Amino acid sequence: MTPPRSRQKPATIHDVARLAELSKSTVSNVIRGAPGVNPETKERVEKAIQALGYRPNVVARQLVQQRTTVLGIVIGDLGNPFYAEMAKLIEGFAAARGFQLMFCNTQVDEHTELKGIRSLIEHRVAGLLFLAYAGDADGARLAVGDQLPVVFVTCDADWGDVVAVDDLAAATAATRHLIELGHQRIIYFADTVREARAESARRDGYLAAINEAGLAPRVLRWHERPRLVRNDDGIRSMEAILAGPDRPTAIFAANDLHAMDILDCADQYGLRVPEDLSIIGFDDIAISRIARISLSTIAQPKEQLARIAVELLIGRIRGDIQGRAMRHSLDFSLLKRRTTARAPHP
Amino acid sequence: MTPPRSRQKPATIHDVARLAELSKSTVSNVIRGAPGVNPETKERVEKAIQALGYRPNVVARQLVQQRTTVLGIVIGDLGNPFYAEMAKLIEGFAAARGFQLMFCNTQVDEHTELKGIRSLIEHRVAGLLFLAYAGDADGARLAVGDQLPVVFVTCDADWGDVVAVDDLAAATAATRHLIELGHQRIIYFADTVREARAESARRDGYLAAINEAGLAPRVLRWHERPRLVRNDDGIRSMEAILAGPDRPTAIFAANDLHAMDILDCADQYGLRVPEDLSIIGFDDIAISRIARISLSTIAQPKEQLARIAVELLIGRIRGDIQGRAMRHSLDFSLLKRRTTARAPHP
DNA sequence: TTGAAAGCGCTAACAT
DNA sequence: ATGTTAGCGCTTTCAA
Repeated sequence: MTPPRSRQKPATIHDVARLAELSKSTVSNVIRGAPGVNPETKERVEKAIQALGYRPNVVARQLVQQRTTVLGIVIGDLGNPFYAEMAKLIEGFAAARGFQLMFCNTQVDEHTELKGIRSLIEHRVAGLLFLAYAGDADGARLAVGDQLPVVFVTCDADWGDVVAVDDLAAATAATRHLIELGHQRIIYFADTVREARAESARRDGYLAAINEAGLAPRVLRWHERPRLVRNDDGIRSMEAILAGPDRPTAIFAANDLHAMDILDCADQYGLRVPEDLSIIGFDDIAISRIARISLSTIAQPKEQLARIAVELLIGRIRGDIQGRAMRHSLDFSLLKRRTTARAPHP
Repeated sequence: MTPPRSRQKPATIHDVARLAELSKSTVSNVIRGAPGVNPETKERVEKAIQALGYRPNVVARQLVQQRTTVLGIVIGDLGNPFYAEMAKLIEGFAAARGFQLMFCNTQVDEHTELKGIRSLIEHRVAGLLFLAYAGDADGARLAVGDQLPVVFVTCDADWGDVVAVDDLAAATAATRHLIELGHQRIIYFADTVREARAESARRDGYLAAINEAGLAPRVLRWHERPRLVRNDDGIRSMEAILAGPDRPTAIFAANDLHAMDILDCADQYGLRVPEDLSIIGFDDIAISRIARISLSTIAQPKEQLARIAVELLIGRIRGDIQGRAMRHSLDFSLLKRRTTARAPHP
């Protein structure tokens, strides 16, 4: 336990220059690896840097260069492993290209989200990455204006590049999977009230498949965030649904976390999955694949999504990529695991 | 799909001043809410700000003020829900106090970690938060020097404030729980080779309880990251362990994610949990509590840990808290759920 | 109550 | 090959 010594002001380029008996510019040239510096001089500078423990001040550099190498990332909810995993991948790709990530988690409410975005902009992040975008009251768009490039990953909007799977098609595929298994009463379990575009696309995909099969659609949603995400006893309403006379034989959940909640309700209610109830999710979070869960779901190509999103954003920042907003639609895959099976015969 | 229009340089305080026909200083006074500004003047400034869509440049402010309101956070692995959850909580508390978070994920290797830390320092983050700290080759310490306050949350080191549970005591409690259930062959499953202090404290706690009971200790570790975290077929070695003649009847895993991996191996191998094998974890990640898993574990007070860590760090930054490094030891709790039971009678 | 001026640490054009 | 200089956008004395 050493006491934190009184902090001394970090050394500046000027200190280095003085110690090395050179000018600031020469030191700057060495730091930036500019060509045409005498090797001897270079060494003198490096020695001085070493001696002073000098670290360049990125803040000053950013100010003079009028640009930062910081990417802002707006995350819906880090408590959802899908987003956490995506954030991790994105950080990796960004770091490999010399970019830092500044983040704000925005699950709380729209007001906080807007504050976070504004703060990111004031920090002059070079670009913005949305990992989830509610997009209801378009405050975000106004705040961002057209000052910086924006990429929506895994979500959707019409004012920036989009990198995502075709949520509608994926949801249709998931629903068709249930239909092909002979299910007739299939519920779509939506996210909470604040539904984003990507989520409503999933709902639309569900509706499309249901209508196509001539079945009756039924969309439900949690009143509050489900149990896994927050403690909540709205679980009782779930029981009513699972128990009713026209109870569903299959449920398609807007994401894996919801699917787990439903699975847990079913378990606790004594309903067998998949014998009595089939469940399919969306996202393929890591835990979904353990034997005990083995959740059927739609897998998104996370790594690819992250890589393309970062490349796209950095391309826009550098100006390598220009022109109108693009939409990268990546392939999803339907994972038929052990929470979906043929509909029970009454 | 509106094309991203050519980006115009954001308005500066100077632009605002010119439009409002005032000096930069007056505009600055309004922005900062300095006292003694004529209400009329204030309104003129605000109108100009509105008209130009002016947003203060935090980079410039930070340079002149010689301080930032950015906290650096070093995360071991965002793919582990425990860290993701902690990061989310920390972000929340920091944001509430006007601080942004810049993060680097450092699972990859030590080199990357060091690069990340250096980058954070060069960005002049006001303080550093370690959510995991390997602390082997003390490169991090050297890089940080004593330039800025450092808080270790959920991990341990002797060169900064620590906010954590007593890992040793917690591990002892977990192991005792197994001993009390009559288990004799209890394995401790450690993290990968790069074990941090907090993890070795857990191992020590295990050893203490085992020795106290006069049992034989046995410590194993994954060769690579386990399955949930990465694809890996080192699973076979796990099977050998679970199958051997002196196979363990109980396993204490260094964290919940490992516990899930072990649980999954047991499931796939046909071993019943907890009848044939008891498993206890550490962290109490959200998923652990669903009925299908119901993992016995040590719960850490995540919210409290996050809150205290942020308060402590900001206190240090502001200078409100001074003096030698402190150690906040919070209470853990032992959750006896359904993966631990009495030892099987042979 | 407002304005003028200095300067935060750095880069980059230009001069030497 | 090295040095001089003019800012980047802002805050913050100090003067008017």
